[in-house]
Amino acid sequence: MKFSQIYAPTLRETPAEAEVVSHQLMLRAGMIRKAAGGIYTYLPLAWRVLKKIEHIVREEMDAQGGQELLMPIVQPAEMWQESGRWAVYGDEMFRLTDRHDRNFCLGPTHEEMITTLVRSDVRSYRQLPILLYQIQNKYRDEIRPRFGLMRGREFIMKDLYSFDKDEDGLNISYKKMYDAYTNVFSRCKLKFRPVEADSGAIGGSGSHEFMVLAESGEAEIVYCTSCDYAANVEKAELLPLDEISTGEKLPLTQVHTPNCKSIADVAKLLHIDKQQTIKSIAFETDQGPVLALVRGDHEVNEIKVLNKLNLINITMASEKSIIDDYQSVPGFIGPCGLPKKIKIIADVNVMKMINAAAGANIADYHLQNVNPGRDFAADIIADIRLIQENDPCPHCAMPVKKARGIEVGQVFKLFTKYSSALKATYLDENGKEKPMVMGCYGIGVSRTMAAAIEQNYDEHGIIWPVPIAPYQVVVIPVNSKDTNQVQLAELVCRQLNLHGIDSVWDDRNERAGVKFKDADLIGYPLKITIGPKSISEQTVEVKERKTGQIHFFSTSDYLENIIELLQKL
RNA sequence: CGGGGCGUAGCGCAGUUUGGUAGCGCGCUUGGUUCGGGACCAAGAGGCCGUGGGUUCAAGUCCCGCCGCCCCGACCA
Repeated sequence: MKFSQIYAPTLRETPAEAEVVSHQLMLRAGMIRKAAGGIYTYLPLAWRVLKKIEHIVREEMDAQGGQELLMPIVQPAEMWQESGRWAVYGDEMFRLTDRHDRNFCLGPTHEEMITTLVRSDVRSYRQLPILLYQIQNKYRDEIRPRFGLMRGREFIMKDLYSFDKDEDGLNISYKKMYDAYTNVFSRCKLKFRPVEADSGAIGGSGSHEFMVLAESGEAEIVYCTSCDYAANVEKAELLPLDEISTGEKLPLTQVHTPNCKSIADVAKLLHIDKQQTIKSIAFETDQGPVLALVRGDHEVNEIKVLNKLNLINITMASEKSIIDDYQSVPGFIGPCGLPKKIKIIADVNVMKMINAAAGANIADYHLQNVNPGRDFAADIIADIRLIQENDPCPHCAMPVKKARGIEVGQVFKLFTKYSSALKATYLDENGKEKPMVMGCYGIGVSRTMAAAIEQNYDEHGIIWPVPIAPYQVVVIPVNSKDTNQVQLAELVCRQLNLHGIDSVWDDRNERAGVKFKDADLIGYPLKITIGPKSISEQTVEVKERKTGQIHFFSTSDYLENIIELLQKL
């Protein structure tokens, strides 16, 4: 392939709209162009990468017994109304009406579509399990699309849905997908980590997210340095800590603490450690006001509070709510003497504190010698704190570390949430009707492409991992006026392609520097330079994009050497 | 939706304070010289200054409305 024939308009300067590296580099490398906010055209180079990722995904899905199908993007409202999600999904769903005023949406996901399909055709346990998947555009009208392909409104997704007769079957399907995902991201040569994830309102035991490790990742994860535990911080459970305070419970006293609105201020003024204070965070929820208590040196994990209380919505309480509902004062909230309607959820470690300091619910006052149980009662005592670096691993108690990641996949046990709602049932061995037990497993394909760049780039451009590079090799004749060089470059390129190595040669009448810069920007794993020496000494110069390492191979045996190099990379 | 910023040539930007003939760099076209890390010289093409209204002799610039984009937050693959 001649580079001049590829529609890859590279840019010397970074368009102002791009913030994150993957977005900047894909625009500059002529891979994507924006059509609207969060909606992009994939130009040929990007499309080649996407097809390679999809190919790996397909092979791994098929290897686990998955069958590919294609479902509509435009979905009728009825099935969403039946599952109850037409109302729940809210503004994030792209909705449209046809000429007869019938309601449709652009599919954000396909549980409804696949479940109504399977329910109409599957009757018997003998037909299960079934693993069906699709790769296609999905749509979410994100409040704020950003980061280029990382959070678009239209994106390419692989979703596989499993249907089993019971939970044992689901566990097997789940394991298959977990393994398949591990294979997919390994084959893409990405540094990633499967982490335990929150399974949200659906509950149940199982969900893992697959995180591509990158500084720019939106998700925070913790992992153990001595065992293989890893989790999203939202999910990470915590062992109760040792008691830190001992001694006799002293009488409750009120202290003047003007302008001390933070834990740090209070601790400083009272000459105590942050560990001896109680942090009170006020929330508004669909079940009314909830006060969450953690030790002063800890943070509240909102997701845990949400799950422990079976809530749907939780937000920080407004100042108005703190005054009206809590009858308190922002900055001076505490658990003592609140109105009865305030539900108190306390972290396990708070209940072990003795003679702590907490807000007095009066402006510029705190309470000292607060003793949980004596001075306030918690409605719920649970693990609600956010894990911190060096907290003990919940599996082996060794200190955990933190990292950032980009969520590129999630495996999820749905159980019978959708099969019950949509009546996808089968007859078991005893002729009894039961709902199918489902799982869903997604991979953000277009996001994976972006994540690969976030993890592999330098100041010159992209550094593609070999398996997903748009082309593995670029061949550059240094002097485009030198017919010998040009002819050799074309020959080398043809040879490589004949041996299954995706290659281009840069036939443009440009100075060498321009061609080198574009090659680095686009990020071919290998660059072959054809210069004067290639002609006089019959050698080619091969440079590894990632390391900059240079090899010289003879024109007689470069093929074997390049094949070997590509396998090593 | 709340907070902040921006819409001027394909891209990056200046010009707006103080209204008076629309500019710079890169890219693009043509010719010449160059040719191993984004060359040089010369000559060109290219803009309803996001959009609608208003003020004015005169609006890129002042006023009002609308649209779009980017960043921070709630949401998420």
